[in-house]
Amino acid sequence: MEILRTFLNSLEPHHPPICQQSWQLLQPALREVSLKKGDYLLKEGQVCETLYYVVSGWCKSFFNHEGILKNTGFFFEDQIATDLQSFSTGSASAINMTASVPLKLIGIDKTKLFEATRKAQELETVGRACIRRFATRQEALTLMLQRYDAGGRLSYIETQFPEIIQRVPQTELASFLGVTRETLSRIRKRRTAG
Amino acid sequence: MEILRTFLNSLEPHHPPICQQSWQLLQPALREVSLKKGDYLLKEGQVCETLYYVVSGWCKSFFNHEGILKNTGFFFEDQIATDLQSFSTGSASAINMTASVPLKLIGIDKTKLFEATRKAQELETVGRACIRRFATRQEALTLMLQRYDAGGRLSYIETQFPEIIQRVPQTELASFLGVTRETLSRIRKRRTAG
DNA sequence: TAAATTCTGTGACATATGTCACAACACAGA
DNA sequence: TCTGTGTTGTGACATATGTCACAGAATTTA
Repeated sequence: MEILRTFLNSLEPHHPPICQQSWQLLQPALREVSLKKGDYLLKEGQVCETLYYVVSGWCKSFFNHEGILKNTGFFFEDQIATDLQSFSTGSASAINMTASVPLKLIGIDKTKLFEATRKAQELETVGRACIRRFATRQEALTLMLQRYDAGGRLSYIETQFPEIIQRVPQTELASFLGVTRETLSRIRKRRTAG
Repeated sequence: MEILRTFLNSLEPHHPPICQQSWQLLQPALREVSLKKGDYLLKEGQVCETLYYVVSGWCKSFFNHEGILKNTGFFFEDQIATDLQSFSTGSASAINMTASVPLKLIGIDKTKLFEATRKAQELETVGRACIRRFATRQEALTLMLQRYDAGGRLSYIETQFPEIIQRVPQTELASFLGVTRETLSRIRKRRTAG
């Protein structure tokens, strides 16, 4: 749990850390979760009611379109994993999230988080910062999808999100980049050649 | 101006309309703008400080990547046009916006809007609803980009955003869908044949 | 350890798309 | 009207990608 506190304090480095009282108020919203590979954090159609902080391992988000699975994101240690669209509007989620390896999380319950923020103003600041951190990352990835072709996307990921390259299998990465694994393999080959 | 008031009242149909006092407070934030074809509402690198309400005509957003222009959105009458990422975070905008035809807008200045919302709570509700309306539309389009290929995108636009089909030239639409105009032409041809 | 599964690279081939060129058409301005 | 500009459709060709098949490497499981 202490690792989450460190993370939350790091979100707004120029603000004083969360006081003991606020931290106590937050406790009811927190829940430790352990999942094994393949387990679901969130299923398409459900409403996302939780922010997940990744303690160890990693997970992915994806949707199922006519039987074809397409990855939309990867989430590693010290990151927030959620479906922000569903979480913030209460709409049905368009994506699934599953553990790609054995996964430890701290779940932050939406309703209980809001109860806590009503009693402690600083938690609202932290909560917003948390969501902003997540949204900024996602928006960068969305912009990447619009701006680059598969090769450009790979270069971008390599420089901006090297952890994805290091930890995600080629097959999964290819799905994320929007090409088949064979094409990703050819792109790599082409680059080392030219 | 009255058309903007009607629009704002329509955002939350179950809430009472904006009272005369709030409306008066909002006035300093509003500015009528007339642009001719090709004029810029926003340039890449600038910070977006304005929400634009489209009164008549339409405009597009696009970015310039290595000389190639790529459309990212179209905005018609009774819609909000802005770069929400830049507007809400104060970061440099990644996109441009230009008038595609002679264009009449009502600009809503960010700073003055926030001044007004501090004095009138109901304006904050309306402001948020305004931004939510915009964000929902944009997210639907982003999801479409991830989910469908060019043909699927065209079908989606035809059913969900028919106004784009009716008013946007093929060349501009192709750029938005992420293909060349020739490919878009072939997709159409293929469909009528098969 | 051995077997099974998954991941990765590769080749062959069909399809899809981009690029280039040209022509018909619509439209606005002189 | 005439001209210039921009839009759209189309064909030819090169390139890129998807699909299918196979094989070796790496990993997992019994």
